[in-house]
Amino acid sequence: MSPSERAAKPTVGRKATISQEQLIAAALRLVGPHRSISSLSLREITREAGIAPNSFYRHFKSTDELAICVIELAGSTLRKVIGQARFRAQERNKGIVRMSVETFIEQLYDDGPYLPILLREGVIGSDRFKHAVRQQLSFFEQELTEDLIAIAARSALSPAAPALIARAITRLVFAMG
Amino acid sequence: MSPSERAAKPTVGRKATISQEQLIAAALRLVGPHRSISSLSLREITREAGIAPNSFYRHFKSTDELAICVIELAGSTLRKVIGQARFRAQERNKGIVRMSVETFIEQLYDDGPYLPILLREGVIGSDRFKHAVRQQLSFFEQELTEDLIAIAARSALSPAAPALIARAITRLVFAMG
DNA sequence: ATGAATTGTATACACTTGTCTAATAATGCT
DNA sequence: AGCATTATTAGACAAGTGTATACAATTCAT
Repeated sequence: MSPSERAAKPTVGRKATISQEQLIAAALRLVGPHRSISSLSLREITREAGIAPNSFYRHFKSTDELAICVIELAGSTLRKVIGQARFRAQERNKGIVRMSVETFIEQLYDDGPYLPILLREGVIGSDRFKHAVRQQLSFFEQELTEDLIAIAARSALSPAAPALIARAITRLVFAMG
Repeated sequence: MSPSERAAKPTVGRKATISQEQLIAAALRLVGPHRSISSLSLREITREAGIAPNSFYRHFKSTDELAICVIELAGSTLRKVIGQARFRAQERNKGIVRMSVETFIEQLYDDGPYLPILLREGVIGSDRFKHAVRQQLSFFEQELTEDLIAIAARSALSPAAPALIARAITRLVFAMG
């Protein structure tokens, strides 16, 4: 579950002085360009966020849950970025697939922390992490499938199985990283 | 430096009750199929090997040095395996490159711990680890180059730059994993 | 105002980690 | 035998970890 789509906050009680987003931001700051999420300690994160170690539990059950939230956040924001790229592709009549791959590579060489995280945790990381990454991958796949279907309907030229094509493309591109 | 090619042991003093090879074996046992070398702690390794924590320093300066020895061991044994494969290739008149790639994939799906280690530490792992892996890669490259040169001389058919071909092949094949 | 609910903190415990020091054990040389 | 040399160990230390318990602070509903 992404932090933004959690249960609604109750109406009574003390206001939270720190948010899950801020904790995630602290974690990302610590991860930097090279470290892996699983190497972060609870105390390290809370230190960076400026709260007491125990306060962490008010927001996440464990550091693993925080990590999975990070993975899901990475996936969703990347999907947003690529979605915008697709929009631009439609404007300029460039191929949708080509545009997606281009922005992917752009992100790869940019400093965006999200793609490296997805790639890293997909390879190393516990089984839970890998599973989370694969889920994000399937989301990419699904969105690409929908677009391919739209293309097929419009131009009546695409072959019979856009789903297969989408799967092949996402797997291949992510294997590149 | 591989453990087998270290300085000769002095002639006086107490006999070592444990060898570097045994320590490496313990580390490999702990790493198993999924863990990364850098996640091993000194005490964990010595516990598994059945010695006191401090004894570790008599054999390696740090766990990082142990890890690099493991990487080099993995590289050399894999080169041995592929060397035998090349020998068999010559016997059966199968292409040398094809045979190498086949045994590579064989190792990939077998339970041999060495290839996963090389692949993992080449991606994650500190800069030292990555450098060590790249060195092993260049060794592969070199051996393949020599074989390609031999082929070129014998059949007078290969193009001008076997070194380039060898580099391309090893990079590509390792990127597959 | 009173009490319930929620968030944050302080303190403490048991554990693991790397490494230092000093002591013990075993071997070869003289 | 004695001595030098090396390997190994035991014990301790400071630092780090996750987390349990108890308490203070803040907010809302009654």
